[in-house]
Amino acid sequence: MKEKFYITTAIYYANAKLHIGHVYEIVMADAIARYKKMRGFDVKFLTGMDEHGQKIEKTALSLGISPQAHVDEMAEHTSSLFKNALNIDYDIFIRTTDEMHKTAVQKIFKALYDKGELYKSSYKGLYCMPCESFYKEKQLKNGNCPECNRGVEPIDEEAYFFKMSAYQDRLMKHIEDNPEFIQPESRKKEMINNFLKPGLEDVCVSRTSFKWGVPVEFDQGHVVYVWVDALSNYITALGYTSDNEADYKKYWPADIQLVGKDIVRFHTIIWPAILMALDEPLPKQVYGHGFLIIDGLKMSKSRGNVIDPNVLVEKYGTDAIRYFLLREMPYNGQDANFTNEALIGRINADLANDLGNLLSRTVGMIDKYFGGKLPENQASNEFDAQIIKLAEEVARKVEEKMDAYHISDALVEAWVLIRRSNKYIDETMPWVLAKDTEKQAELAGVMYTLAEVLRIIATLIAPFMPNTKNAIAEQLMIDAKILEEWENSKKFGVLAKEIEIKKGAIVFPRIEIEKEVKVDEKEAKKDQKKPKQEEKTEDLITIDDFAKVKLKVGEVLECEKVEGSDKLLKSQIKVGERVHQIVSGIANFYSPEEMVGKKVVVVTNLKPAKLRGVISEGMILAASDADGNLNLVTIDGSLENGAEVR
RNA sequence: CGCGGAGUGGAGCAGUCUGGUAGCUCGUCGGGCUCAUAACCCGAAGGUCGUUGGUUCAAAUCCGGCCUCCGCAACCA
Repeated sequence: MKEKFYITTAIYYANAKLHIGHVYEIVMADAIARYKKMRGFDVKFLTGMDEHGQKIEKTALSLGISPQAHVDEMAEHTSSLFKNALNIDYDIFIRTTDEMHKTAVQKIFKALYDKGELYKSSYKGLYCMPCESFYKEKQLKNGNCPECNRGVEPIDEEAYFFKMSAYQDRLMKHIEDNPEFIQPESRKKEMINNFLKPGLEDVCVSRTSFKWGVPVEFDQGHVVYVWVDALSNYITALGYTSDNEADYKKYWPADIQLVGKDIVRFHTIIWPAILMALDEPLPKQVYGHGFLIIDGLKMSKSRGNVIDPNVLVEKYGTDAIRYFLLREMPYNGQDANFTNEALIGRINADLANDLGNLLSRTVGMIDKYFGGKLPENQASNEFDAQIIKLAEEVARKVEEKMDAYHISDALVEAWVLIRRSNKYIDETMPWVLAKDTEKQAELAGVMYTLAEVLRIIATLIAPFMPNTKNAIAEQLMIDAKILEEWENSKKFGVLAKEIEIKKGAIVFPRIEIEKEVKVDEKEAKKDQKKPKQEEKTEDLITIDDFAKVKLKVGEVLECEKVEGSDKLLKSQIKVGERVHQIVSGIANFYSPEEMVGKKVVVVTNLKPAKLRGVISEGMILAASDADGNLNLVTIDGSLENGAEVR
């Protein structure tokens, strides 16, 4: 019987569309899944979407549609991106709004409750409305809020808690006994030092403040919170607690669960604790990968530096993008950089010059010298032994790296063979042999070796670039199935001697970097024009809307850094008769000293909020650009503080 | 002193666990070749491995101090 292999990605939050940084994980999972399938494993590959929560409820509301309609749209967009643009061959696409999942989550919640793992409690605390914060009795100052010194009111919000603290020792032991459980190493250290050692706290697993989620069956008004809802997708997708648990019994525990480094904690502490509570086995490994960053900055909507994977795929092709992501991201969990230059560099150097050109020149020569078909009469040459030996070594190394999930290293190994093959052509000089009628057998032998090596290469890169594997199969007129047998990559001489070829299109055309940059600039200009038009038509507000925001001139009396924060400054700003305390994230641009005496524009009727435990009663206006530079808005004249800005 | 990571030729990285002549890709320069996508192949220049002290016959590698950068946490009103 085939050995099973279960791999999962984190499920994607259905709040916004995915950017290129998000898709690394699914591409990596796909490469591993395809590799394991080629190795003969019975593979199950799960991905999907997390569709519950307050944020989604809110977003849908602001779009004027139902939460279900919103998540339906996102699920459609995401699954299409995976299937069409990225060629992801997943087995299951779970959605947390699936009936099967919801039913299972209710059963899991109930089971935890029946086992005594949950208890109903409350945020017993004293709540300060303006600060939106809970405090304990002893934190209060003179019976008032320690931050703003205003009155607090007792709050008793009901919620279920999971006794995670009880699993501290078992978790620690499991992590120590299973060094592979958390990977890479640095993440493991982080978890132990930051969370396990200081001690685990019980986590809240139900909410009453929003409705968009799985209802708790036995307690009206409660909705299952993300920990139990989202995390359990990995087992509900296999039918856990359903009428048919065959897949669950077969595939669980997962062999590897891929997650972003930001959610390693949930997957290596909360999730295992829940599984322990359910008496179910733990996943064999959780791997936390790094992010794709742009010019050293994390990709985010607010920075406006997100890149749509659809656009890249349209421009450069699926396999080029897959290759870039897999090649650039290191195993040790560090971030990788995305720049257009790096992407084009990879495409030109590795894909066009090395791989594409190798195929093109080989096929070209078979066509030119033999009319597209090699004769059976072939002779070997002195260089054959070397390259055949190397091919065997490379296949073994790629396998070794893939078994350890070192994807980028596996690609590096494969390219050793590709480069060596180009050198082989220079060594054997087929164009010289072609001129000598006596050397036709030797020439045919060189061509056969090249075709065979290309066949091996196609197999080695098949998990990463399935389309390219097919393109090679087509041009060398090989049954693609032969290229899907991993074992064939370790053999030389699989193809029959009389190889016939069919010249095809160039697989990876070179990209002229200067032209490309010009095109990008043109598009950037177009993009600049567009938003302005949109502002005129769509984003108009009435004068009444504007009047709601009270803007006034304020003078900075005092200013100091907020303790323990890098970016925050706390300013006392005189606006007319009142002094507002305002916290702003401008410490990287202004020193407290230079702030004092500045006249700034302040939003005075903003709801107070607490930043880093410090109350902020308003907002200082500032302008910032895409590079992260920031300038305060000041007054061009001598108006007194308190003057209204209109 | 919250936790973690990084600092290696112009750029991006490997090597550090298991000390022993510093390696890869891109770029630059020179040469070769012409089957090929101005691609391919060969060669060269370029690094006192952040800094400082220690251990050692020997340190990029082990140990201590310091500096810089990044991420997490917190937070960006």
